[in-house]
Amino acid sequence: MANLAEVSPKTVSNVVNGYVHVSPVTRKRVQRAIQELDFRPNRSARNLRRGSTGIIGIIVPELPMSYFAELSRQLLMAVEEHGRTLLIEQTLGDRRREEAVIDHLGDRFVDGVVVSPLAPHGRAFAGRADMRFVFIGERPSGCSADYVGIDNVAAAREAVTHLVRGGRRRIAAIGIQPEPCTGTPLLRHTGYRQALAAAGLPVDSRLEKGTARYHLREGAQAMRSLLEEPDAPDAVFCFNDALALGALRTLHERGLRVPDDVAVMGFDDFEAAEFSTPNLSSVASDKAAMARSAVRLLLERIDVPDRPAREILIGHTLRIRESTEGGLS
Amino acid sequence: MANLAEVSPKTVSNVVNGYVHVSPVTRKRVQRAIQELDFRPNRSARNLRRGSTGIIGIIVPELPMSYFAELSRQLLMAVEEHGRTLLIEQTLGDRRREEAVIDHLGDRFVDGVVVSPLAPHGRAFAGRADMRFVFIGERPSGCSADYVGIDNVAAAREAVTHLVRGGRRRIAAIGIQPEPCTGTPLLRHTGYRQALAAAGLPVDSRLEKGTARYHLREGAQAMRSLLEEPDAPDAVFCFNDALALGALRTLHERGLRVPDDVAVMGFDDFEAAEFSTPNLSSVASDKAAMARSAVRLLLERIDVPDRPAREILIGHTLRIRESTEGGLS
DNA sequence: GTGAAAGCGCTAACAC
DNA sequence: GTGTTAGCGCTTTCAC
Repeated sequence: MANLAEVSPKTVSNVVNGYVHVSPVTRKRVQRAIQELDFRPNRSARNLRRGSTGIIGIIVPELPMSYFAELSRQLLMAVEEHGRTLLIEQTLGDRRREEAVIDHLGDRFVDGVVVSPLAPHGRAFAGRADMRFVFIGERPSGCSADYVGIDNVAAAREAVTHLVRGGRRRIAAIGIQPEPCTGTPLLRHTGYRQALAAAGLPVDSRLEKGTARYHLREGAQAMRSLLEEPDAPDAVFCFNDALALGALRTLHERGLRVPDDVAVMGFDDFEAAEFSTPNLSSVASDKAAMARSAVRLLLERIDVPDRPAREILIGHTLRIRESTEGGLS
Repeated sequence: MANLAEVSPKTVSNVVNGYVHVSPVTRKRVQRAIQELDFRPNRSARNLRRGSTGIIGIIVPELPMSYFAELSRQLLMAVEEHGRTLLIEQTLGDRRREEAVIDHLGDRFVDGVVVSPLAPHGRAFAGRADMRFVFIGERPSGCSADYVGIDNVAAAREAVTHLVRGGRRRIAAIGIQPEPCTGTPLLRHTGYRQALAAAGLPVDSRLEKGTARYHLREGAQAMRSLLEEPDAPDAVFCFNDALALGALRTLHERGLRVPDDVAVMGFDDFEAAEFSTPNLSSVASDKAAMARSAVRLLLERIDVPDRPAREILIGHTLRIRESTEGGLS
């Protein structure tokens, strides 16, 4: 005990935790002792006693995907505003790892968790009534937990409508997920089809490309596959920016001009969208607002565990850049 | 206690921790009880008792910089191999936040920390004899802690030599840091100058551009500033890939061809380098190996706190792509 | 305003 | 092979 050095057993605690009723003299004395012994309260002990850790977790698929990295930074700042620490975990899109992570975090190790799952995942949370969590951006199907996100259907519809207005008629989509999926990819797919329908354009399943992941490589590959079809598209709507940049690369390799021959639209508006050649039109969402809302929701739930689930929708904006600029000649 | 349900007080502990000397019958009984009560050992209590948390921290400037995101993923996997958890913290390049993070992690909250500081920072570790840490990629000047990195001088020299071999004569550098800096930027600057010297090329300080950060925006800006000089460069060596992609963008805007008019070389070889237009030559390092080495070093240090500091250098490779392909005509 | 003592939930020595 | 017990370092009633 640090008090051996000077005075008392719990007056130390009072000082450390900034209690009011400590005489200035005693406080000074204790502070000097703390300095001298370079005393640091043991976090594990404090956590045990307090029954909470002050840590908010975030679970993302993988940080090297810009969207999740950006989300993590915004969340760090949001969590910091409330004096909490952020613990970042990655599932690497792996179901086994996802379960391990949840299990890990579940052991009263974090006060709550913000989860940004991949669409086909996230089901592992169902059984965890003991955990406080809120989903951000994406949520597992049929899950009635707190949620913060954007209106994906509307956003996708607006993006594709923008392509239609530019005179595009054969508009492809990259990033479709196979049937059982009901998350964001399905919503964006739905918005895409709504926009086509509104424009009186037919659905052509050869223009709808699925991808295993949402990385650059898969975008490039999907674009190659689109160009092998007899009737090439004159526009591509990609479900995220990485896919779009990959598509851009393929178009460049094939000698097609963007946007003259093919327009390309992304989603998420990451930093690199502004600097690619040509730079990329995309759907921007206010990630700082999403992060703040998610943290607020989570803290409320920690406070009142049985509060009914809520859902917050954040606005989005179309950012038009060179990759879709100007209509078809 | 879960044993109320069935049997014993610490036999539970034995079962949970996979001890050997437990009769199969008892084990079954306990496991059933655990199932039934959905029992989860309290991590804080375990940590307190054990005196360690099994958590390895990593401190990076910010995750949205691809290099650090990739490092975090590699570190996650390396740490996982040893049954540890990774806790990621971001300083956002802010000195105040850096100190807060260190203080936070210091309270016996992590068993050790891998630190990837920005060059001008990282000094806050000096006074923390109580913490176990290893530096990765970068280290504060005059610090004799464990370190894993690459030979930055040699890597930069090779990169610039490659430009020289392509017939480039006015080779600029982007990413220089102001004088007091002694870290990676200085090493790359040194390698750059060595290559120039070896080729008999003069140093031209107007070709050496500093940047406040290492983001796309700063790269674009530095390139603009280079093009305002009377004698434009015929090649640019950027201290990371984001700067290089930013430079690429500016060159495109000014109607200059890459690599015909100007060759561009990056550093770090992030995923996007392969997919830009034109795609980007860069210096690749084995980040998985760096992460593994860092974790090994750290675990050793946790084990033997007063072991002399060690230094591990990881190999690097030049990845030549379109942005520097072919010599000057 | 300050000290004494109990206990958070777990683990490891030790006895049986 | 299993039960008993003490104690990790802190916080917090409760007396004084």
